[in-house]
Amino acid sequence: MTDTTTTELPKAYHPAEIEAGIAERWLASDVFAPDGKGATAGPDAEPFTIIQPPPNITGSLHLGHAQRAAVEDLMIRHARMTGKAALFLPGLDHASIAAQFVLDGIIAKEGETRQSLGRERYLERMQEFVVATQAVILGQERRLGASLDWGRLRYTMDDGSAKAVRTAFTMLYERDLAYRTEALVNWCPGCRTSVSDLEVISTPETGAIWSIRYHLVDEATGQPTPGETITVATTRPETILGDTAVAVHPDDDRYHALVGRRVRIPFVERDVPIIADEVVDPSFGTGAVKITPAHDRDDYETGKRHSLAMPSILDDTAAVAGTGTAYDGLDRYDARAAILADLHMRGDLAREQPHEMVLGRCQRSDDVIEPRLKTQWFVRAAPLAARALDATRSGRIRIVPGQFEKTWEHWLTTIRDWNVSRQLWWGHRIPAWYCSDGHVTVSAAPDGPASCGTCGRTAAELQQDPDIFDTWFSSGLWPFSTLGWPDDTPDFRRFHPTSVMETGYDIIFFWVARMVMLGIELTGAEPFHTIDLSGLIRDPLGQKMSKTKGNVVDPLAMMEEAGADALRFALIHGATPGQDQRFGPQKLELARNFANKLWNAARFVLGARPADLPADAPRVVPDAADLRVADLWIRSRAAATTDAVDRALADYQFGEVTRALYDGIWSEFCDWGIEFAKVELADQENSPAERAATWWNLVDALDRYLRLLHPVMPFVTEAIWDALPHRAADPAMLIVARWPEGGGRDARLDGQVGEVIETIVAIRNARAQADLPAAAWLTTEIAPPADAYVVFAQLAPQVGRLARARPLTLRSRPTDLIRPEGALEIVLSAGGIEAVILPPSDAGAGADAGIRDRGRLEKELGEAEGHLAAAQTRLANESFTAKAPQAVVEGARTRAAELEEQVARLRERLGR
RNA sequence: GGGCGAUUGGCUCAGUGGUUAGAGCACGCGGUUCACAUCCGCGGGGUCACUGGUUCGAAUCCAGUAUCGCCCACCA
Repeated sequence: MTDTTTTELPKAYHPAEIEAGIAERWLASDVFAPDGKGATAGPDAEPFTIIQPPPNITGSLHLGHAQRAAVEDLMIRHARMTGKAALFLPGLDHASIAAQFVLDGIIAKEGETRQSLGRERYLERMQEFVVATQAVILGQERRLGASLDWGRLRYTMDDGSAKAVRTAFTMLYERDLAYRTEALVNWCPGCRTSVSDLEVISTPETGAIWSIRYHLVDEATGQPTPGETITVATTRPETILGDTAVAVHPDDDRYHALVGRRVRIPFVERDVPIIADEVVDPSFGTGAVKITPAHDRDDYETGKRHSLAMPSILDDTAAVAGTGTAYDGLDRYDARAAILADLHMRGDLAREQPHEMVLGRCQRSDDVIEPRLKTQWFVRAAPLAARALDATRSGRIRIVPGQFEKTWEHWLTTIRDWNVSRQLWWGHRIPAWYCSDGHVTVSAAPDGPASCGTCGRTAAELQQDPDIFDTWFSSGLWPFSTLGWPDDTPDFRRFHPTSVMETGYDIIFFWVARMVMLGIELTGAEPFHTIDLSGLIRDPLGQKMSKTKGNVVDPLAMMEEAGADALRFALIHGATPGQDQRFGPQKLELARNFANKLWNAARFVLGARPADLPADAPRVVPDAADLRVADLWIRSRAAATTDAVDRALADYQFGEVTRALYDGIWSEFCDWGIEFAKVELADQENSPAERAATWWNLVDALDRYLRLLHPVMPFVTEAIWDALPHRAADPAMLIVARWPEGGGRDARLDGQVGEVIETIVAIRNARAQADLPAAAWLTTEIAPPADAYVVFAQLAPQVGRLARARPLTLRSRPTDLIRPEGALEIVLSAGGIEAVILPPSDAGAGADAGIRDRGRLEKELGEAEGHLAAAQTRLANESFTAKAPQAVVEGARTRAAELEEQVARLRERLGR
């Protein structure tokens, strides 16, 4: 398998083509599965599992999904390369209510509705719809290079999930953590279902508040008294029809005498009591509140406290119903208008004022949510939340970044019971059956219970609950249902609890908290040890991307244009944990350019193979004795990048990973490493063995960078790596190659070569400032620092070429430099380096150059003096020298001494 | 009403106590050197939102203010 030869790369970098070819190779070799035929991790390898949010099956992926996949795939590829049994399980979510909302829209165009099709045909349509969309989604994930184990593809509506849902619910029911009761729920009249508290979006709106006079009842006659009224304030006059009391505050003197009296509710002509309750704020409105227990959360509580009747006055479509008034059948808003008009006619509408308020709207349909009394299934939240909180407080689950722990705490400590039943069709049926006596039988059996658990009536006499589960109930089981739970499968045993759950912070409550709560309760273990929360992708203006705004960009188009690698890099590069990022074409361009740069660097390395190196020469570790100082520096910097990448990965700082790689590969390896190596490879004074060593060293460095970059840009790195000569122990593909070892950096050498680089930059700078011809070779003398003289001497050919400084002479001391009239002077603070550059005599620029050079030196002197003054002030401060760490003080002293030296020399040069 | 986050060069963003605050883009100047013009070289550009505090030392920690954004929230 091992291929020691070098292959040529095509001159131009065409990402789309390269990526298609590589994807094919990966899929064919089955390397994505931790136990596939191409996997390198043995059966005893440490398992590592990433939990990704299964995308909704309703549509195609957007940039947010692409970012999820990029980050998750980065982690999983890294884990795979470190020898772990890395499982990245693909999946899809049936997205119950979201899917129905989409499908309802589609069939509406055909003139159909849910009701007109009927449950059976509607579900058939849904099935057709999701089959089509799932192909699109999975194709997009593949295109992105997500190394998902396709053989384990799961779906929240598959048989395994169905079994998990039934079992989970049965367990909760048996533990009294799921119960059925009549309670006030959030009703969406558009979706015709209840929704959870999370699906109600608080929306500030300007509405109106009306003051309405209710007439007190004369207890003697039993008739309302025309002159005696109490005025209540309401924003929803239509709910008058459901009023069963008027409440005032017990300490409110204005109404004290009225408590216990009765008022007549108009239209329904019902007499209801005036009650005293602490819930009333005497300073708001009139201080008297109408109580509608069946259609308001506060009133419901008040109603329970006072044992009030709770008549419902709205039907499933939020039309008035069952009041026995003329308003029955009217939509709630039409009824409101009619009632207001009628109240006005009766003279009982006291006033109307604009009013700022917060309305609950349906997350899906935007309809105003109506609180209604319904018999529903609930999951008891408090005990589950307590265990979830314990998991994070004890550190068994870590939330990254930590700032989200507060959010987590707050939500879980104020959580209310979760309404899990939905009056929808697309989803898992609630496994509860009722007999004619109303006994409830909950069963996890695929075909339901054999008989009523209470009275023994046969299955045929039982009726299954028509409702389905909230879609998040099945997603909440995802980490373990996908591994085989409730069965004790090999996957479940091996991969659960999983490792890292990664998602956007927007579904921390919907999904993450539910997984933790249900996971701990049902499996006895936290479903993952780390919650990694990413920020959201926004458009270049900082707006959320949405179809209605029309600012959604198709990831596929971006990948076609710039490559999946570029898209991945761009998405990861801009990511700071938990922070949103604006995403625009510039970021993609940066990433595409980087891929192109790497491609060309690789082309250079491959093409630079010494001609006298036999084509079949095995890849060797270059003999240290044959390595030049430039080679050692390249090696040291690659090691430094490795350490930086490792640190960033350990901290989930993925943006840092790409920054370290971008700088390491571009600014160090390409800008200096390759340029240095070119000189060594061309130097005929180097022996063939030395030139070979330099080349093998370049290959080593490139190989290392490719490994480090592979999790971010898998395709281009795989393609280049394939063209490199491999080591004997290497596998056939980079995706399963070993992650580089850390360590090996030579800080002293880095410092000295750093001074060489500074000198080259300074010479280029002086040349440019003096407006000397870019192509001219300049006679130059350098006086390097004494301790770096050897390194300067070894890199002198590089300095000569990169600074176009030839002939180049090194002097031991600055005083040894020969300074002809009109020469450019360089005085660096670092290491006391000085250099003298002789402008070309034929350029005729000598005099001019000297003047410009003087300007540059003046400016440098000014800067140096400023820094020196600051350094001296710091050192003159006794508490600084006494209290600051010794190393810091030493550093400041050295710095001051260097600056002092530089200032003195600059002054001398300038004749001051 | 509560909570969280942001505020750093023209733009987009890094940088969680220590020399001279960085990057990409944009901008100016110069480049047909055999990896790359999707490139190379050089440069200009920032009182790190404001005020106060802690500290020998603050973009960084604390308090407050302002602006923007997000999340949570049953005052009719």
